[in-house]
Amino acid sequence: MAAGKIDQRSAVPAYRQLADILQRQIEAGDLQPDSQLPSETTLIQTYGVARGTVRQAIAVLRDRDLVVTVQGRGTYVKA
Amino acid sequence: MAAGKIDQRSAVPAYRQLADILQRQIEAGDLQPDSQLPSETTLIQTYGVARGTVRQAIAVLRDRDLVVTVQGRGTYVKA
DNA sequence: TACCATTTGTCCGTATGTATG
DNA sequence: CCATACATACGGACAAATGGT
Repeated sequence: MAAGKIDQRSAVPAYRQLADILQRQIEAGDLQPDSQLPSETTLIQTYGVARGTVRQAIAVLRDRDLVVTVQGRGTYVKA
Repeated sequence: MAAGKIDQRSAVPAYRQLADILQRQIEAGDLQPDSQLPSETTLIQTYGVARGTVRQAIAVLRDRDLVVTVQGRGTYVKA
């Protein structure tokens, strides 16, 4: 588990930290290919950040080509 | 096409430049009446400016009566 | 068919900090 | 000092898509 935590006083922005945490979970197989990421609401509650921050983090993962997002459904780990 | 670019070293503020670029696209029919403008996020990425700058530019277009903005939906070219 | 819950998409307003000219 | 601009972050509201009841 070791979900990882966001350090608000870090020089690294929160959305980058969250993106890195999720990427590590993907690479560790904690988040399996084709599986769904936690919803934005869940990530907000889990990591104590705002929705915009969560969405920015997921945008980073899309940029890195690690996930795909479908409106009304969710974000999925690329196979 | 020539989407136009923002010249950071210009005396004209970035938000004015962006407003002018979008106005030209509207007048050229590149952005059709009743069609949706690119989202704030897209404009940020496309022109490399900050959110505040994008919103200021769109405010200018509203002032010029060229577009209307609907919360939760987007900004549209006036018919 | 209609309704509803869930989830993502977009916009609004505000705020803090940094940097430049 | 001040205006402009960027980067980050929060919280709220409404819209749109999906899937199930």
